[in-house]
Parts: sequence; C-alpha cells; structure tokens
Amino acid sequence: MDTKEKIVETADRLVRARGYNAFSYKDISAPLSIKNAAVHYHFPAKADLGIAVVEREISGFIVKTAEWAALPEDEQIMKLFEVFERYSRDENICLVASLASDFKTLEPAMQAKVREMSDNILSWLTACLEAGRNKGLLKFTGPAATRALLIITNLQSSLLMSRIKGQVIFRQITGQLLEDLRS
Amino acid sequence: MDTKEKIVETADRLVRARGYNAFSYKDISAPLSIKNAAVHYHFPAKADLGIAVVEREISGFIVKTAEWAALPEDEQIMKLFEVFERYSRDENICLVASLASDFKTLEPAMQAKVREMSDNILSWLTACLEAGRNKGLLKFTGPAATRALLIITNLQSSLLMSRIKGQVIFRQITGQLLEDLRS
DNA sequence: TTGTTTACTTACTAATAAGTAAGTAACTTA
DNA sequence: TAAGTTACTTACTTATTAGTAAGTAAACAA
Repeated sequence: MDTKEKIVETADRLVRARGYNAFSYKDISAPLSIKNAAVHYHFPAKADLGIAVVEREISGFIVKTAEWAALPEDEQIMKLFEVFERYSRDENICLVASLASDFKTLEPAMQAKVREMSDNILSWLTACLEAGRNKGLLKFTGPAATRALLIITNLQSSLLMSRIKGQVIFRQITGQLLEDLRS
Repeated sequence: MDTKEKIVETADRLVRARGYNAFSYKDISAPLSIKNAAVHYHFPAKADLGIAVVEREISGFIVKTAEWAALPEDEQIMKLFEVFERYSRDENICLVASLASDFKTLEPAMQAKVREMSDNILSWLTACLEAGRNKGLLKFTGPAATRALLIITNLQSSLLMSRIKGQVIFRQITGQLLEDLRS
C-alpha cells in the first residue's frame, strides 16, 4: 500500500473515531512517520482529504454489495449488519453519522459527496428490502424506501449509543430489528 | 436572562449546529458582545461549559416530561416527536447524537454527564412505552427497553439524515414510526 | 466609609491548526 | 545522459485556539 492510500485509511479511522473537526494533519503524519507537508502534497486542503475518504467508502460499498448480490436478500441484510458490528467492536461510528454531525462545517463539495454516499446506501437497502419482501424472505409494512430509512437510522445511531452505553446496545438493537423483519 | 444563562444557551445552539469541537469561545462571546475572557470567568474550561449545556438539557427534559405526565402515553410520545420536529426545522441535531459523535474527545466528567442524559431519556421512554402498551394505547413486540432504543435511534438519526437529504426525511421516519406503534 | 465580592475588560501566552515556499533525492522519460 | 517528474523534507507563516494574569467599575456588606 502506498503513502497516499495509507493517508486516506488513517484519515478514515480518525473521522470515525474522533470526527472530521477533531483530527489534524499531524494525527495522520505522525503514525505514518512522514511530515505534515507530505500529507499536504497528496491532499492540499483538508477538504480534499475528506472527499477522498468519502469516495473510498463509496467505492468500497459498491464492491461489497456486488459481492453479496447473489445471496438471498435476508442474508444480504445480515452482511450489512456485520459491517456495522465490526465498527461497533472498535467503538467507531459510521461515516455518514460522523459527517452528518459536522455537516454544516463542511465545504459544499464535501457535503455533496456525503449526500452521494448516503443516497447509495439508501438505494441499495431499499432495493434489497423490496426484493426480499417480494420473495417472502423479509416482512415489513409501508414503502421499502421508508423502511430502509428506519433501518439505516437504527444502525447509525446504534453505533452512537454503543459508545455511550456499551456494545450490548448494538446487539439489542440489531436483534430486535432482525426479529421485526421476520414476523 | 443573565450572561451566564445566555452563554449556556448560545453554547447549546452551537453544539447542536456545529458540534462540540467546532465552536470556540469567540463564537459565544461575539454574538453576546462580551469578551472571550468573560466566558472563561463563568466557565474556566470548555468542559465546564459543555457539562453546563448537558445539565441544562437534563433538567429541561425532566421539566417537560413532568408537564406531559398526565397525558395518555400515545400523546406523550407525540410530544417527544414534536420536540425533535423543532430541531429538524432548524436543521439542528439532538445533543446526545452530537456529543456521541465527539464522545472519544470529551473529558471523562463530560462523558459521564452525556451518559446520564441518555439514560434519563431512555428510562422515560421505556416507562412510557410499557405503560402505553399495558393500556392498549401503543402496540409493539419485544421488551419496552429495546423498543425505546429503536425509537430513540430512529429519532436521533432522522435529524442527521434530514441535514443531508432535507426535512422530508424527518416526516417520513416519524410517520412510519407512529403507524408501526398503532398496528 | 472601608473592604470585599461580582462581573467583567485589557492584554497577554503557549499550543496547535491549516497551509506554503523552497529545496532535494530518486526515479522516469526523451 | 540530460531534463523533467514524483514524492517527499525543511522551515516557515498566519490564524485561531483554550486559557490566564492583572486591572477596574459597580454593587454589596460590616
């Protein structure tokens, strides 16, 4: 992995752990044993780095969902839950929630990327829920797009609440969520 | 309203709008036409101010829920939704979500206050749901404490998502949430 | 009336932030 | 092999941050 990728990966971790406004270029350069200016070489302004982090997440999500595409829809939902469970274990929150908190302080170009990221996730989940219901694998009332919103907000905030009240919260939320989708 | 109260109120708005790590003492002193050092006079360190903001929210919540106590439980839930709707209109997020995002950067004393705040909200909602179900006013499956978690995470993240995708998201989420609680 | 407390202001400090200009060593291309 | 180009480092600037020390004017108390 080259330096540029390492920088984006480190920034990603920092955004999830501490928030976009709570990390500096020093927090990235120090663990990589490079100088602050080396980060600026690859990402002149902080917004350039922020956009790169979001773009990495967008393409990562596309790759993951493509790998899951052949699975039954209920299992695809489980895969999504597993992604969030890994964040929960590390006491990290999801990128959408972290950047939504700081949304008003972000540059317009970065706000647009965050919007793109959340649209991608919601469209995928909506399509997955719709198909799963049609096949009888999933049960829920109302429009699939609305149910997708409810589920994604549960997952996002389960990570927020897990930080405050411990990991047990995550399992409590996802456990009930799965039960609701089955009956 | 005296200066000290005005400072806490301004800080509250800033935490909800921009986040705890994205506002400075200048952002508080400037609109109140006082000097930066005046804020430090009332709140020596930023954590003291942060704790005051959370304590104000805790006592505000206790006052509000006491006022609702005589209402039927389904109407009490509606009152809670209305509180969040006001935040939604101002594109603000709730204190718990904002401070959970920055949780790892907060001082232990402030983390404890945030924990107290979220415990208060969850206990109230759990008791309200339980009583409402017993009276046949509300319908849901599983433990009331778990359902409270699901609802509060929906509300928290509805404000986050409303910022990104517009206010319509808030009504979509709360509309379905209310329908789920009635059938 | 004198002393004390309250609620500030003035004028700072030390640390850290993002960002830049100029230099350099190694690799790549014509 | 000479001339870029890439990927940095060194050394800096400017702005902002939280926080402080010392002074002051007005209210209050003995």
